[in-house]
Amino acid sequence: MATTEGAPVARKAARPSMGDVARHAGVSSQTVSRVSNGHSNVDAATRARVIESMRALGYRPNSAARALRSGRFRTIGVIMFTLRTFGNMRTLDAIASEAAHANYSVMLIPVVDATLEQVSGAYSRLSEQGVDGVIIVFEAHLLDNAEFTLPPGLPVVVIDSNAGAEYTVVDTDQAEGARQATEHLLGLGHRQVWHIAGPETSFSAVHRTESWRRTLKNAGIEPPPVLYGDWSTESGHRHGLTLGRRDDVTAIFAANDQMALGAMRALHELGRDVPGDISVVGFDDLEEAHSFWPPLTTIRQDFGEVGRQAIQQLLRKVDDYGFDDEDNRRVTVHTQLIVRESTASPRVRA
Amino acid sequence: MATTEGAPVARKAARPSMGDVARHAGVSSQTVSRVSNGHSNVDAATRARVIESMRALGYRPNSAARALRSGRFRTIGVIMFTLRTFGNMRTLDAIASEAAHANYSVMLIPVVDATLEQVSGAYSRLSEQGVDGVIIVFEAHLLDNAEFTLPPGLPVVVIDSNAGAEYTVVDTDQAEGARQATEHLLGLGHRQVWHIAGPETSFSAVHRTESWRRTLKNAGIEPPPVLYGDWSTESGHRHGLTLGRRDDVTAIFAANDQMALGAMRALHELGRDVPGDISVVGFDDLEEAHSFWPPLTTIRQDFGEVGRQAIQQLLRKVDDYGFDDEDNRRVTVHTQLIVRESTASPRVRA
DNA sequence: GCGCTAAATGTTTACGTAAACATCGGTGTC
DNA sequence: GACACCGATGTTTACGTAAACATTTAGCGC
Repeated sequence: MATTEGAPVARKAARPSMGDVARHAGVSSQTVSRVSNGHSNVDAATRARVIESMRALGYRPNSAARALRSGRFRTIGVIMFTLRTFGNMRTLDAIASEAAHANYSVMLIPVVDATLEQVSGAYSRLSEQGVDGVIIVFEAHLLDNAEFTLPPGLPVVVIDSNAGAEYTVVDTDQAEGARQATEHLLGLGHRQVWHIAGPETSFSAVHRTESWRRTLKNAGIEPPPVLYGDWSTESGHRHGLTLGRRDDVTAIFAANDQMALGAMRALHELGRDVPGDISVVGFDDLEEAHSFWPPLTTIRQDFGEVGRQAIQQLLRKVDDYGFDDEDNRRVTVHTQLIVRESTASPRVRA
Repeated sequence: MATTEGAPVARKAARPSMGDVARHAGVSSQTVSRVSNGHSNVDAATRARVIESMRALGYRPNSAARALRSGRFRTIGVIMFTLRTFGNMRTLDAIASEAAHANYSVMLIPVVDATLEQVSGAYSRLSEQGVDGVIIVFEAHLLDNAEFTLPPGLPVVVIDSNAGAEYTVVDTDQAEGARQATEHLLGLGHRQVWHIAGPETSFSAVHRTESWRRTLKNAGIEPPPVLYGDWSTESGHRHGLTLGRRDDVTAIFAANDQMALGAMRALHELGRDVPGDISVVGFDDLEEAHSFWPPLTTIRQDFGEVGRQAIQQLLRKVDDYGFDDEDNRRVTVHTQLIVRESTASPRVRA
């Protein structure tokens, strides 16, 4: 007898709509809409009654209908190349928190390669899914910059790149950080600073390397050859072995903390003392950096501020959309030297 | 002359709709809809013509309208307590990749405290914003479990918790990992294994501690007092100092890699050799763990698999919604012992 | 060639909301 | 006291899509 009743019935308890609330409160649905959107021209008593009805029925606005009608999604898209780095993680955290604060949601699209094709795919996907703006986190990988142009239609903010005048860019002041690191070592009395660099395909790595070179030259020192790594501890370890075997090396600036960690491990293996024989400076200030052995002197990046600035710039664009399309800015976030125990003055040559 | 034209005109280049495509291709908009959704009953020639028109006009489906009409958003929400841990980041990465693979987007909501209030807020926010299902990543913090019930309406999958029969739960096999770590040390000949635990408010920490205790008891060993940390390197360092000063301690199992790192730093400071004097095992297998000094023996968690399973379980529920509401499962993901150089057999007492 | 079937396509409608416009009292001004 | 005006509320409409239903066309057996 119950054969039919056993079949799928009332699968999704239909959520109440404005019309239901309106009926319950004895007003028109437009009035419900006004209450829902906080418009001012509603009588206090009416508003209270509507709110009570909303509560009673468990009303929740339907974002799809709202977006369809208003053209706004209150969502921003984030395109990221990898979630595996400390910096991206922090940046994403800040973006999401800041967005929530402004009552926006964050839609995340990870992308495997930093190719124009993949970014475009993610971008058009976002524009289909419905976002009001896009933040692209280049992290450190190089796109074919010359061709980097997205179809128009959405406000875009780029983090960590030199995408130039096309888009608003938020970036850490890489040059400042590398200068701080190098000057710190020179200030301790080192006559030369060796550099374990990030890959040449990375904007930030290139900027750090250039700034290191410039700082040395400004101090009248001819920069030694650069040792290129790939951000990994292994590459730091490899170059650490090379440098640790030379007794004219007293100071190393690694382009990130992980390579610094690898280098220190190599120095330990060679029996060289850090900082007694060789000083090491990193870049990033990882959570664990102060627990490395020895605790690492490094350059702290303010990823939180990068995220906040990105959201702020993006929402400005979203609100202005159509007016100031060409108002692109470059926002720079400062770095900070964190001195710990991996650096010291060089030993006087015996 | 251009005064009026300078005013905001045509702010957003109106995106073409199905109707526009239909007109361009000389068909009805319903046919365009059918092509857009890949329905089979469209003539090949017509389909080609429609696709060509889509391309010509740059047509993109409007997700808001689609969601309004179909009730599906093709988006899943992720509630996370913090993006600052390695595990969460990895899990999120896997979730996002796996979701993209199934053509779903991910909407991310970070939550500051693990309170029911905050989770409910995030949950209702997601249900307003329009998602088809929710993944909640408890990470390691304890909710008031007794009261943890969300309003119905959305399929939910919980990661890393003992939320029990209410929801489908995906979890790493904490007990297995702790057992592997403890047995590894016992297998090397250690007579006792000390434990630096995570906070008692954490499910995973508690499970690891219990399993460590059970493993010792099964080996006929009376477990020593537990040293509770808070996952941080500092807490590991503090307990490391305590343990390193006792000469009856030969083996330490830390509940995560960061506490293991802190402990090893403390042992270095005390002049104790790792693993010569004391062996250390961690838990997580951080990216850098193999570059610690010495490279850390640890338990690898397969966060990628956790993310994949979560999406898989959730989409199963989304598709079945209304049928199997009560079909909640518990999915367990295996751990793996990674042996490096921080563990060795104990020195024979002199 | 007739009627039948099925495939291809068109037409109508509803999803929930919010803008635009319409209505209806009451209030202040002269 | 007539008029303009304003605030509160109701009515109509359109947003872009896709389900449901309707229509047309081609193919096929007899």
